[in-house]
This record gives sequence, C-alpha cells and structure tokens, in this order.
Amino acid sequence: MSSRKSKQPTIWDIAIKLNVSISTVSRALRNAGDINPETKKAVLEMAEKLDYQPNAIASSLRKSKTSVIGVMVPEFIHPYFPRVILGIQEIANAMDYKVIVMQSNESYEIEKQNIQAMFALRVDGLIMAVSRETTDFEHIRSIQKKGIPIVFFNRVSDELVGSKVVVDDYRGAFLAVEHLILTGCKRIAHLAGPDKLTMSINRRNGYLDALRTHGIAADGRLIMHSDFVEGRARTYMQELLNNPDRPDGVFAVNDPTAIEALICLKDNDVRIPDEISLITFSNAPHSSFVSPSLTSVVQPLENIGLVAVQLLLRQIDEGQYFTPETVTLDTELVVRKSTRNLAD
Amino acid sequence: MSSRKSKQPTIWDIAIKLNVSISTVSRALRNAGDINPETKKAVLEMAEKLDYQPNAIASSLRKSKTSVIGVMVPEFIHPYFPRVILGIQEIANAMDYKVIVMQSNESYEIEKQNIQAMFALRVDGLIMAVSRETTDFEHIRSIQKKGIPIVFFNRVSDELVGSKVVVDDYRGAFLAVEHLILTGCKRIAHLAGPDKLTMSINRRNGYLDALRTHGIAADGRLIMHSDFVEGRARTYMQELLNNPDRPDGVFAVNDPTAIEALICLKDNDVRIPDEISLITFSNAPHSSFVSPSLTSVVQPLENIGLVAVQLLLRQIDEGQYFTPETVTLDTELVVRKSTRNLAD
DNA sequence: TTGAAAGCGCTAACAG
DNA sequence: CTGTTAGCGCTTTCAA
Repeated sequence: MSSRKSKQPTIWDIAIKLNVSISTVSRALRNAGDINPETKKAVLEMAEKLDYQPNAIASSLRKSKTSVIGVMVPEFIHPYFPRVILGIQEIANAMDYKVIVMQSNESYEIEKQNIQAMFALRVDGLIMAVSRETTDFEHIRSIQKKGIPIVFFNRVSDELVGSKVVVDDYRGAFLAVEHLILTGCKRIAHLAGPDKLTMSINRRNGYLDALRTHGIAADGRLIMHSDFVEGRARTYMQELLNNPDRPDGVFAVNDPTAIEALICLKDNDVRIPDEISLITFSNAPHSSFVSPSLTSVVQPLENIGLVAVQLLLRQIDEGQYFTPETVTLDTELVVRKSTRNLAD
Repeated sequence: MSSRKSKQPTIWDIAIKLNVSISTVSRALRNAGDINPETKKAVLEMAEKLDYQPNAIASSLRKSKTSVIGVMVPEFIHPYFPRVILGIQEIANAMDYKVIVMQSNESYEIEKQNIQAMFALRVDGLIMAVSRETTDFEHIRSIQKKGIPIVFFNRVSDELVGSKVVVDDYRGAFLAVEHLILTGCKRIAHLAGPDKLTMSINRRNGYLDALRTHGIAADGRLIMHSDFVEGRARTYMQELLNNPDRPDGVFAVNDPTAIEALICLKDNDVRIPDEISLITFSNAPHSSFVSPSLTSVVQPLENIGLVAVQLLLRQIDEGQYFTPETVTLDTELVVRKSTRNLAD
C-alpha cells in the first residue's frame, strides 16, 4: 500500500526477516569483527532486497563522528574556488569523507551563520577561506575552541592559529618577471594590487627583485597599484600607453587585471607580444578564451585542496596533539602566446 | 583541564545546572509550548554561558527531518550553476533550511555516489541537474521511490517525473534574432548546438520562426550545428566569413560559441557591429570582459534557484499529495555593444 | 507549567 | 560467532 508511511528500512527490518540480532546485521553491513560468511551473505542479500540504505544520521550520532568535512569559500562564481573544491572532494571522497560546501558570499554575517550551521551539523573538520569582509575572528576561534580542526587557505590571517595552505606569491611573481626579461623585455610595468594586501606586496617584491637580479633599475612610474575596482586596470594601462616611454612588457597581478590590460592593448592596436608582452599571475589553470592566450604563472589549484584535506585529516586523527602547519605551494610558469619566444 | 574529552555541552548539562528536566530545557530552547518565562530566561542564559550549540544530528534523528536540502550540479567551474546555487541558498536559508552542494563532475558514477551520500545524510529534498553522462536514471528513481522530493533544472529528462524548472529557449532565441532584424540585419547566420539536443532544437526553431515572422527566407548554409567541441565554432565562423555572401548578423547558441565567433571576427578585422552584429543566448548574467560587450539573451539565474526551492519546499510539505509542476521561465534581452542601435 | 519515559537508528562493549 | 544492552542528544507524548 502506498499509504505506508514512507519510512526507510533499518537494520531492524533486516534482523527480523533473518531472525538474527541487529548487532549481527550491523556487523555484517560494516564487515566488522568476526562474522560467519554465510550470515554475512544473507544479511547483504536481504539489505539489497529491502533496498536498505544506512542512516548516516543515526550512525553519526552514535559514533560522535560524521565523516563530513565542511568547506566554506567566499564565493564560487569565479573559477578559482571551484577548482580548489574539486581537489578537496577528490581526495576527501577517496578517504571516505563527504564534503559539504557553503559560501559566505563575502559577507561576515553569512560566514558566521554558516560556521554555526556547520557546527550544528557536527562536521569533523573545516577548510575555509575567510570572507573579504571578515575582520573579527571570534566566530572562528569559538568553534576551534570547541575542538573542530580548521585548515585555512587563500585568505589567511595572522590573527588565526591553525594550519594554512598558501602559494608562493613572491616566487611566482619573480618567475613571471624573469620570463619577461629572458624574452627580451627591458622596460617592464607592473599592474599591481592594493598596496596594503600581503599578496600584492609579495608579488610586487617578486617583481622588484627579478628586475634587480637582472640588473634592471626599477621605475616607480611603471608600478600601478590598483584597488581591484572594475575598469581601473584598463585606465592604468592606458596611462602607461600614453606615456611617450611605453613599457615593452607588463606583469599583471591577477587575471581580471590582465584581461583589462589586454583589452586596452588591443583597442590601442598594440601588437602582443611583438610590441608589448603581457604576463599574468593567474588564479585559473588556463586563461581561456582570450586571444592571444596569456602566458601565466599558475597556482596548483587542485593541489591546494589536496594538501588542505591531508592537513585536516591528520589534525582530525591526531586531535589535540597536532601542531598547525603552514604549507607554501609553488607556482608554475605556463608559457602561451602573449610573451615572446626565448629564442628571439 | 584540557584533558576533558572535547565533548560539547548538551541540554542535559543545562538541565543539571538549573535543576530542571531536559524536556523543559528542550522546550525553552525551541520556545515550544507552555513554559514559564522565567524558566525560559534562565535556560537561555545558561545555554549562552555554557556556549551551548544544538546538535542538529540528534535533532534530525529524533524528528526524522534534517532541514537540509541537497543540491547536485554537474560542475561549478562555469558561472552558470554557482549563480543558480546562490539563488537557492538565499531563499532556502530564509526558510531555515541548510543547503549542501555536491557536484557530479559530469560523471554518472559520481552522480550515483553522491545521490547515495545525500540520501544517507537524509536530506529533506534534492535539487539537481543531471550530469551530461547520465542516460540511466535508476539511481534517481530509486530515491524518489523512497520518498525524497526532487526538483530538476537545466538538464531535465522526459524520462523522469518530478518538478522541473526550465527556461524558454524558443522564445529567447526568437527575441535574439528579432533584435538582429530590427537593428537592420538581413542575412543572419546561426551558430547552433548539436542537432539532437532539445535545447539546440528549441533555439534553432526560435531562430527560424523569427526569420519567418519577419519575412526573411531561411538559408540552410547559414546554420552551423556545432558539437560544442572547443574550436569548432571558430572554424564555422571562419567558413561563414570565407563565403562571398557573408552574413551581417550572427546568433550564437551559447556563450562559448559566441566568444569563439568573436575572436574569429576580430582576427579577420571584421568590425562589430558595423559589419557583422553578434548576439548570444547566454548562461551568465553578463558576458563580461570581452570587447565589444555582447548583446545577449540572458536567463534569470537566481530566479531559477528561487523557483526550484519553492517547488521543492511545497513538495516537502505536501508530501505524496503534491503533483509535479514544470515551470518555464522567461529570458530577457540585454542590449550591449555587439549589435547596432535600433535607431540606425 | 513541568517531568518521566520512550524512542529515532545505529554502534560498541560485554557476555555468552 | 552472536545476542543483550546501554546509550549518542534530542523531541514528544502522557501524566502529574
């Protein structure tokens, strides 16, 4: 009858049919401990027949462990976080953990709520990038205090203790600029980020040191600190072009900046890379569908996720004996069409 | 002592301290039924003091209801699904539901696993877009049979019963092509999708009917059915350009196609929109960072999520008495720079 | 208005 | 190898 309350079959149903105890069923299902192969087979068959599906809620309650790890990101409109999440899911699933994803929408309030929700759901651990808006970290410390392990990535704060996964901004920038130099650029501009942001500073330092290393004098007028507002980079690029002393290479702090620069260059009929080379510090693994394709320093996105999960699982296992670690991942230079050949 | 097992405070802890029963505490916490305001106040204060956080797992088990809705999408690398999820989260949170997101990575196997996992977690309902790879729907029917309400969107199948949220592809295409006609295009090409896909067919029909309505004869040579392989659309666009009888307007079936067409046009030094207008049926709300910006028919992304959640919640409430509904949402024409002015 | 008690479905001693 | 039993933390009758 369809009037049957839509209750799911439980181990109890299986036990009754087979005339065994629920513990036997439980053992068979989890292939735990000693159990008669025959009994086990019977249980498995009956489970199949009744279309039994374990109730993770009940199991979690009993075990005080959910095997779920929470991931909170500020947004997943841009390709960066989704890629990292991919890496997280892959390894987490392999380790028999489920992943649940929430996003703070760059809002402190939502982040706070989500943290609460994740805790209510009793996730075994959390991987997160704090929202741009967040300056007060009490909500995070609060659940750390309750014993929930957290691994931070991308947006990390010195005010927080915990494992962190970051990329080597300095070195990535260094490599990028060095590549410009090695392909013949003499006058290299930097479309930089906000000059307070650690990330921007590190990348700028990489830029400066690459110049220095190769005996090129830095020129302050070639460094433009953008505030990441849309359209800003384009304006700066135009400024650089208006200057009689145009650069012959541009290092953009990130993809959006690079794209704006690219559009600007094209609108000015500047040939890339013949007249000006363009290189970017990229979030995404491929700066797709722009022409020419952009030579980039790329972050090992899936790897960030992988490392984060490993760190987290170790912390879950080791509990209070775990000491937080910061892992700095290297970037990779991917040469495409927006810079010249080394041979030139 | 930090040796204290990191167990969380429970209603029992509160009850003990206050010398009341756990049922009283429970009632106070959920402001249920009759309860002395004083008692309630005391409970709330003690909860605060102990930093009590409810255990949703226990509550779910008892109530056989998790207040969690699952969302499964094929991917969230492209902006489409994330936007829809945003809409889902917004309304779901407002209704006191949590949202957990999983992605199938366009894989049938992963989709199947995730469905299992979601069921194990006993989500109250599911909103999903089936993976591209999925042709067998048993795993989906299986949990529908178990009473889990599901709402489908974007990728829907006639083989599945259940509520569906889709956009009006036919009408959107019609509007797009009509816009080209009204802005003076006489010879309009269509970079179409695979000719088996319902979506492609609907959009092509919209294209054809718009031409017909405005007394323009369709020309089969102007319709190029792509298989969505990268680079294909570009080849087709080039073919159209090589033809002595070039089109003066192009309707692209989706964003990637449009972008490839755009690049091709630029590489051929075709002026847009002066020589050729370009319009796209877009997934994203703004076809950002290309130049010129693309006039598009856009889908109401957040709205798709909103409608899906509403449908789902109704089904959760009404249970077996609910009759599946298919909601068709309208598209909107957003005029940007890749088409000419109406005044022309 | 409050308390006692019975579970939700499962796991994990412990005993046989 | 299997069964009995006691909960995990919470909600919800039912009775007081």
